[in-house]
Amino acid sequence: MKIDGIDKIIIKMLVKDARTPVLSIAREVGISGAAIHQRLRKLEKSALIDGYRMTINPKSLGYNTTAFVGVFLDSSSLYSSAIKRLKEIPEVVESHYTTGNYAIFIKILCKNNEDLMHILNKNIQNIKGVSRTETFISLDQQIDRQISI
Amino acid sequence: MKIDGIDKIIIKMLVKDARTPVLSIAREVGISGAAIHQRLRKLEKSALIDGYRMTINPKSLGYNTTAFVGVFLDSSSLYSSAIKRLKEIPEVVESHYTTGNYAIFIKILCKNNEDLMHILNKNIQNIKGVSRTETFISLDQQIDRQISI
DNA sequence: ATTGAAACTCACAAGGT
DNA sequence: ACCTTGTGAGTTTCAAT
Repeated sequence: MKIDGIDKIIIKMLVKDARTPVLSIAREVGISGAAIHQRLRKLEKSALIDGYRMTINPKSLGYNTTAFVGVFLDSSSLYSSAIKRLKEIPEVVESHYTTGNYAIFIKILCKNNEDLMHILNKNIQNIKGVSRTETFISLDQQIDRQISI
Repeated sequence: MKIDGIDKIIIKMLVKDARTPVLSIAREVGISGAAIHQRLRKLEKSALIDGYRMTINPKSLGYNTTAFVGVFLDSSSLYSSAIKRLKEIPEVVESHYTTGNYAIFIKILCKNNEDLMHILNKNIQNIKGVSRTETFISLDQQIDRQISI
């Protein structure tokens, strides 16, 4: 899969705004909309494009607290059952099986510290095999981006 | 800002595919395209919708390794200069100022372990004020989603 | 808040180089 | 393999309800 300058413009414009019309891109590049359309189909088939998503602003829903939680498991054999339970907690937006001290490392979005405490104590600590957790609260996020092309 | 069932369908369809035509949504809910269009404009103005983004598949570019790195800073006064340097490293896709042991907590996407080592040793450890780092490599990601509406 | 119609813009299949 | 044309489909505005 080789990507030329035109493809890069297509990708750059759609990463910024996924609803940009193909013809706007066409005008920018200087070729027809159909040509852009064809290139886009090829990029989509090539698996380079994962999809187009609307992103919701969590703050507008009152979700003002981001936290990372390292989860200790009694036994790694409990991993898949723990994941199943974590999927049922909507505030858990990412989960990773990581090297290092923790068995599972998760990212949580919640409304405030009280809400976070509730999720930790009632939802996560109750999961079978979870012995202990360590929490890092994000006070400020300065970088949030995709890998560059 | 109040959100009814129709808004939820609009949001749900666009979260899944941001390029879904307004008329497809209109057919799904059974009202006119103009009505959907008007609701969408209102949702966009309300800040609930953050934007529409194309997502790139990092694996298709050879980025197969995700890691979290806790960064220790000599002094918290070096925070903003360190962030400035971190922004120059394209592999750093997230940065947080966190409570707990670390001053800065970052997420890195890189091609392989050798690449990761290079970024840690040459790029991050070289930043003024960075004394030490702790790295967690993600071996498996099971959850990756947005906050639900 | 929703509609239908008008004017405009776009997407995509078919065909040309 | 890459491009343009043509046309059916989609978007957007607006007066009316």
